[in-house]
Amino acid sequence: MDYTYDEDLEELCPVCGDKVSGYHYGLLTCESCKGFFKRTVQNNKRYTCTENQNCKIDKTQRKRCPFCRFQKCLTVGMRLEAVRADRMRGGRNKFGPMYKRDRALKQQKKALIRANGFKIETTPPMVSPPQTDYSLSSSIHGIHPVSKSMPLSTPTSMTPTDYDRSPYGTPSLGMSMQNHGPLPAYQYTSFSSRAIKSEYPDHYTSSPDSLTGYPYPDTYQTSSPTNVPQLILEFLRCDPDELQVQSKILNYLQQEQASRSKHEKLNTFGIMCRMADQTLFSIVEWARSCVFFKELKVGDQMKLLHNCWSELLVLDHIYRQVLHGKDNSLLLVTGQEIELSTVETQAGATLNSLVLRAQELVRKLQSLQVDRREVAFFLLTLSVVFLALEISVCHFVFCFFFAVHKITFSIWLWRSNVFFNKWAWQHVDLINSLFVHGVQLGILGWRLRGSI
DNA sequence: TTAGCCTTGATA
DNA sequence: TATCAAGGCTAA
Repeated sequence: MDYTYDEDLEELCPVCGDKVSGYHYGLLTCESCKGFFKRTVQNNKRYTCTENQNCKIDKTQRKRCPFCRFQKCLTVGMRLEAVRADRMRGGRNKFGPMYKRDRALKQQKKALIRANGFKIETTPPMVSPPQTDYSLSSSIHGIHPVSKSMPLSTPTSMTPTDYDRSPYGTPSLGMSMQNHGPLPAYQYTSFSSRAIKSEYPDHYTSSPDSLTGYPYPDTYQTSSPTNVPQLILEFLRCDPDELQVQSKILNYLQQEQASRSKHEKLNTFGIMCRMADQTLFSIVEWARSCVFFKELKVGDQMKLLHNCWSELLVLDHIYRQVLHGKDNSLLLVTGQEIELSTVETQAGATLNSLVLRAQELVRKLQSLQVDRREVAFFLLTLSVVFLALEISVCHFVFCFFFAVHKITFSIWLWRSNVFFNKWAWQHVDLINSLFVHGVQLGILGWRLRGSI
């Protein structure tokens, strides 16, 4: 029943932050947002916003602006097509398997957290300056927008007037919650949901005000090489939709901060840890959608994730900075930019040290001008070697990611090796075949050894 | 109009 | 047969 949903998951409605009552129209929401979404779609309601179409939607203010509430419903992923045109009651819809997978994923995340004790938000910085003001606004005053490519009407972007209401900061502190636009290399967006045609008119999603109507380039634009193997493309397509990830994490952090009293507000370190926490969740989702990985048994997936979640987290951060391309600031997973000087002065010694070390790796990768296809190709080729040699599957990602500084040299070698470079791209079929067989052999060998 | 509770009915 | 995500009902 809706009312007996596993409360242990401690889920909050992604629209308003109220307690969820179950899966409704594509995702876990509260009962009121479920009803609101249903009424809006069934009755073909049209709302208008008296403000700037970016009203804050939370449990107490969700009634104020139905326009922004509905926009947020769409933004977080509620599905128009799940509302039945024939109003037939009962039964299950085509999202059943999706809900099941989502449940499994959430359980997996929980298990992952339990297994690793991944509660870094509770870990205080070793040497951190005492914080007397715990408000985020005072902690991260170096954050500011870095792009205006995001449509201003999207609910995830906020105008300066909204900063006043935002628990994240105030204009006087220079804090902006305006999202960074989609990064060039993150534009491989599958948007599988859009392939499902709604039973209702598509005017909601086709509206320029709708985030889901935001145009995404469907091509990957970089320089050579030109003949990209299908496998690489498939691997790249597994990338999550950056905007959705940004929006999701941003919403979570906003609600998290809003739910705290003035004296309980998270400081910079706490926020960063929460951010990392949420990033990890998105990484788990990414891994589960990756080619080959999703074919593995859940138990095998768990083993892999248990062994390399930290490396993936580090690489995720590093790669974002490579794309960001600025030495004096960081691009956060929320799309915000934060000055390094701010991190240095306010984030504490531990976090600052980690950031500086990561920046070193960023600079090395930047100097090589590594293309994403090259990284993916290199990763896949490496995996053949590791797996075929029966090196634990659990550690091949570890070996790759955690030795980035050594790998930069390898990539340089690889790129400068004319023979390999040309040969590789001319024999993609053979490499694909080698990879597939390598994966199969590796997993088979690993299982035979009784590792699983 | 909202939101909490109830009924329905396909699916596992 | 139990589950649970749809739609329906109705007090506030």
